[in-house]
Amino acid sequence: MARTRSARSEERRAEILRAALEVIAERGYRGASLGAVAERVGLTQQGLLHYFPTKEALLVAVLEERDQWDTGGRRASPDGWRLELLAALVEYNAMRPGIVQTFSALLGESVTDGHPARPFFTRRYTQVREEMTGVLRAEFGDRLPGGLTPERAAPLLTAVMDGLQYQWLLDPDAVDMAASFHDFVTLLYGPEGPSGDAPGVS
Amino acid sequence: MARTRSARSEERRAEILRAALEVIAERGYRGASLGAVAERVGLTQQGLLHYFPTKEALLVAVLEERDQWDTGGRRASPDGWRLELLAALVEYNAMRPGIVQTFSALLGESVTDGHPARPFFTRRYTQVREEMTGVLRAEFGDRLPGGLTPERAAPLLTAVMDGLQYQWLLDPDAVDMAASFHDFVTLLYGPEGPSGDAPGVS
DNA sequence: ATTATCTATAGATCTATAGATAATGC
DNA sequence: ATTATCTATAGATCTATAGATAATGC
Repeated sequence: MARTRSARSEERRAEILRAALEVIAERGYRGASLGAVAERVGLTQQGLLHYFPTKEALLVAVLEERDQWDTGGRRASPDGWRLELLAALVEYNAMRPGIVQTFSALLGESVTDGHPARPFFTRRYTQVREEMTGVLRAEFGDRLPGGLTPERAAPLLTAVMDGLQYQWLLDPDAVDMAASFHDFVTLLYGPEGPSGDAPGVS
Repeated sequence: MARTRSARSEERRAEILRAALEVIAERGYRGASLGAVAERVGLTQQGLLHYFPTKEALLVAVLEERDQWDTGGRRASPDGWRLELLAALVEYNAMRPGIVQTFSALLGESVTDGHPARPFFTRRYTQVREEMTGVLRAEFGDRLPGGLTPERAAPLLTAVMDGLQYQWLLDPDAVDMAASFHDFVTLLYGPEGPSGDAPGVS
C-alpha cells in the first residue's frame, strides 16, 4: 500500500504541479526543464526529483490532475454536461489563457512519435467524443436539426472547441472564442433556432 | 542582390527541407535536432548549416514552403477555394499523415511563448479566416441557412478542419476525417440540404 | 574563385544518480 | 527512522563557430 503522504508533502507536490503547468504553457513539455520548474518553487532541480522521480512522472501527474479536474467537473451535473454548460466552460476557459495554453501545447506535441502524453490524449478524446454524444443526444434526441446523429456530430463539436482555442491563443483580439462557440451552437440548432418543443423534431 | 543559387544547391536544399519535415513530424521543432535532419540527407550537422545557417532559418524555410504550397494551390481556382474543393483537400490530407503531423505539431508548439513559428501562424490564420469567409460567401451569399454571416462561420470552418486533424492523428481508426468534414458541410447547409437555389452544388 | 563538406571544438543545457546533511515525526 | 534538500557530477545532447580541404565552375 502506498503509505499516505504527509500534508506538507502534498502541498509541495501541488506547488510543483502548478509551476509545471506554467512552464509547460511557456515552453511546451519538451522545452520545459526540470530546473525551470524547480526554480519557480524555490528548489534545486535535484530537490524536485525527490517529489517526482523523472520528468515523465511529473508530466503524468500533470495529466492525471487534469483528468481528475475534468471528471470532477462532469459530476457536477448528474448525467453529464449540457450544451449550455459547455458554452459556460468555453467562457470560463477564455478567462484562463494559461491553462488553455498548457493543454493546447501538450495536445500539439502529443501527436509526435512516442510522445509520453499521446496515450493519454488518445484515450481522452475517445472519452470526450462519448460525452459529447451524450450532450447532443440529451439536447436533440437521435437526430440533430441538420439530420446528423449525435455520434457523428460529436467529433465536430469536439473539433470546434479545440480549433477555436488555437486560433484564440494565436490572436486573442481577432477571435472571440465564446461568441464563436455560441455561433456553432446556433448552427447545431438550425434555422429554427432553440425554440419551443425542441428535442427530436422535423 | 541574392545571386541565383545553382541547380545542384537548390536540389540539396529541397532534400534538406523534405528531411526537416519528417523529423519535425516525428519530434516537433524543439525536439528536432539538426544532426537528425543532416543524417537523413547524408550530411554532417555542420554540412547542413552551410545551406541553412541556423536552426531557425531552416524552420522559416519550411514555413515559407508551406505558404507557397498553400497560395499555389489556392490559385488553382480563380477566385479562391470552393467548399467542395475544401472537402477534397481534407480527403487529400487524410492520405498524407506525415504532412498533417508536421503542421499540427508546429501549430501546437507555436502557441508557446516566443516560439519562432508563432508570427507565421498568427498571420496565416488571419488569412485563412478571410479565405474561408470568401468560400462561404461564394457558397451561401451573405447569410448561411443557420442565419450566421460568412464572417462568423469562418472561424468555425477553420476550427473544424484543425480540430479534426488532431483527433484523427491521435486515433486514425476512430475518426474519419473526410467523412466528418463532410458532416460539417451538411450542418452548414441545414435541414434543407444542398438543393435548389444555393449557388454551386453536387 | 567559389561552393560544398568535413574535423575539431567551445559553450550551453539537460536529466538523472550518488551520497551528504539537515529537519521532522514517532 | 524517514523525509526533504543540497552539492557534486557523470553522461548525453545540441547549436554554432573556426578553419581545413576537396570539388566545381568560369
